[in-house]
Amino acid sequence: MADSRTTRSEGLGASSPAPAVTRAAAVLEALADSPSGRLTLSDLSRELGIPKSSTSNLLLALEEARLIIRQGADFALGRKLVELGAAYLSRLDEVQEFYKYCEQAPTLSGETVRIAMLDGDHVIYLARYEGHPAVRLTSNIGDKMPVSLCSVGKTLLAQLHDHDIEAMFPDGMELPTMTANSLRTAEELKAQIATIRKQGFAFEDEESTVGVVCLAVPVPTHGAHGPSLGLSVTALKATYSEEQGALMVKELKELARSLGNPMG
Amino acid sequence: MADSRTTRSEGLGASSPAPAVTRAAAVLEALADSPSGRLTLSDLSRELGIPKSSTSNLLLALEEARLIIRQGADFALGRKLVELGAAYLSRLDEVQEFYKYCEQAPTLSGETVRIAMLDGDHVIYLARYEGHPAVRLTSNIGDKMPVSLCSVGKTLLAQLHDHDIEAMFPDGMELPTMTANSLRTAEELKAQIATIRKQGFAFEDEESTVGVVCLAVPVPTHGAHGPSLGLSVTALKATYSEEQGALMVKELKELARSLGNPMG
DNA sequence: GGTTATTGTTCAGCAGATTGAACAATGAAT
DNA sequence: ATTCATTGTTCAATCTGCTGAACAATAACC
Repeated sequence: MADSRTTRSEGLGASSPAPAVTRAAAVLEALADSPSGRLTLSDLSRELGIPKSSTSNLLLALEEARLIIRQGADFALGRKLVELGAAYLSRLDEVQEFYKYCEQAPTLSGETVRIAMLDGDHVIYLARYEGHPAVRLTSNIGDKMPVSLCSVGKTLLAQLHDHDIEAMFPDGMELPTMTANSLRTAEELKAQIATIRKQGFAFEDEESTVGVVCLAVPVPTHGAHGPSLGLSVTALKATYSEEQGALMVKELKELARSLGNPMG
Repeated sequence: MADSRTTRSEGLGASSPAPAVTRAAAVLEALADSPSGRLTLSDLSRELGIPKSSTSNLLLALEEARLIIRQGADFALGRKLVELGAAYLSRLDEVQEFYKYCEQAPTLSGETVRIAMLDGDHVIYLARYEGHPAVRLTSNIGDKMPVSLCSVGKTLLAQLHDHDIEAMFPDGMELPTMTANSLRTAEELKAQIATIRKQGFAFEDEESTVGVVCLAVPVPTHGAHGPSLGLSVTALKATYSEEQGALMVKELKELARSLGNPMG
């Protein structure tokens, strides 16, 4: 939780074409990363290394834009961010298609399916289809998850070049863990990636949550740009069978293929 | 669609404590409002009245912060906004409680329930519980809706002071419509608000979608600040009955009360 | 209550971001 | 091909937003 602090620490040193904007973005990020989600002017000034008077100006401007709000003495993220985030998602054609496909897929339509996107060494969940009301995930849209801890993360990693993976996970690096089954070292992760590349899909066996298994496939990126997306199904280990898994992978792959092709 | 143009038009004239930030926010908003979600540097420069060279600087800084991304020639909202929006929602304790309550409520647990927030003359949907997989709303989290067109919007309006309502909807004002049942004038809206205040809940009869009815209640705002929230249930008119409606209103009110009390 | 350590605000001077005109690079039209 | 229109980039001069020290206003402490 507190380890990603160094990432932001300075970084503002490098001159920006519009420093005020870069700093404002840092403010938003600091608020998002803060455990309580609320920071005072002084907190922000101290943490980001920005003079108080400047911080005050930034906060005033951000507040006027409703990107943040005052709550008594301290500041928190504003509701406009929900709007902007939603605007982003609504433009992502893949999300619309994702819902439609899930609803009419023979096996998937009864499961919990998610579409996620790579964001550095984390994965962000963009949308969730729930075909099985009994099993409900605690995770929400927009949540972040370390790549090494979920099957989607690993499929997305598997699509990167080896030197990128090496840069993110140098040998000997310890990984964050959540259960006894979680991968522990960079070496284990790379071994799994090799398997995923061979199989074309990832399987996760109680690595993030006890009692839960996961299957995931990558969405082939059409063209150069565009985010790398992945699909996953989550199922209870108790009711999971290999045959069912094979069916789900087949449907996931079909959906992934259709998402990859610009024209459905 | 194109009528809200004037709102943003200048507005930047008023001096800001950090103009670059205010302009950057305007850029994000312009991208969110744009039908295609993609605008070029020149588009933005023209629309916002910012010199091209300055716009270029803003875009570079925003891109570096990953609040926007380049897509060939033009720019679009970035995925970081999803993250920030999610961070906002995750701090909203009400959303967590909302899910929990819906799951174990006798009647609501089988329906589609949503929690929404007032944002000017629109309503933003923050979370959606779906107990009935057969009926799936096309609306997504973060979507916006004119207040006058949905029951949640009207309950939230009903909580405002009369002079605020008068300012937003002066007599004679025409309202946006979506079906034959949609309210058409400010007078009709105010009459409904009076009814809602008496009843304590709002009923919507195919005013936004044919074949769909809605019930909504406001969440009492505890203390001075904090957003005004509302809850709604959506049901098919075909299967809707008054008795069922009464049950749902009862449960909605209970949930609203518990959300209103800081300590559950 | 008096002291100390905070907090957020104010303001004048300087560092520096902003600007517009001129530039090159692309694409549309003749 | 040649022109025309438009795009995004470059750069030096200027205007202005940023800064830090001093301020007032709380809050925490003994």
